[in-house]
Amino acid sequence: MENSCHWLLKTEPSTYSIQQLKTDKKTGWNGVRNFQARNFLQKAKPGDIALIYHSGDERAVVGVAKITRGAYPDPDPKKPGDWVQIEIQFHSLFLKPVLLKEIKECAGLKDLLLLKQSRLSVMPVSAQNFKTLCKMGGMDK
DNA sequence: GCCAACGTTGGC
DNA sequence: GCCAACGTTGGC
Repeated sequence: MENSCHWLLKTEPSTYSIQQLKTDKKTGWNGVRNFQARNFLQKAKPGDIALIYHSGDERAVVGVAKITRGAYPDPDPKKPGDWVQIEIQFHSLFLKPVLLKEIKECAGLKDLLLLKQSRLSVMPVSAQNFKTLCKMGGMDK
């Protein structure tokens, strides 16, 4: 796993939740219409791991998914461009969601992009921060 | 190319 | 419901 990267994928649970992903087993992570987020999506590759974050009322990292397919086209007639999606597979639910509040209070997570660019929906997470978040979520095994 | 107006996201 | 932070659009 030395070469795998870590990501954080944001979703509004009323639109698509991790519970839905658990039911679906896997899904095409599509609908990203932001250049910066898309550029990160293009770098995701099979084997990479993604944290799933629920925005809105929940505001917490809720679980983990595995990327099973790298970027492929996500055409949008309303907004032409080279949009891409990836395929992810459900991996696990955190035993305890890690609230945004806790993330903000954790000194070790100060550099998490989530805190710096609140509107970014796809972002890289350092291996260190990934570890910290998993631990906070009760997944330290 | 600049910038004001407007739209969207997401946190509070 | 409001606001901050961006992103987008359109006039000039």
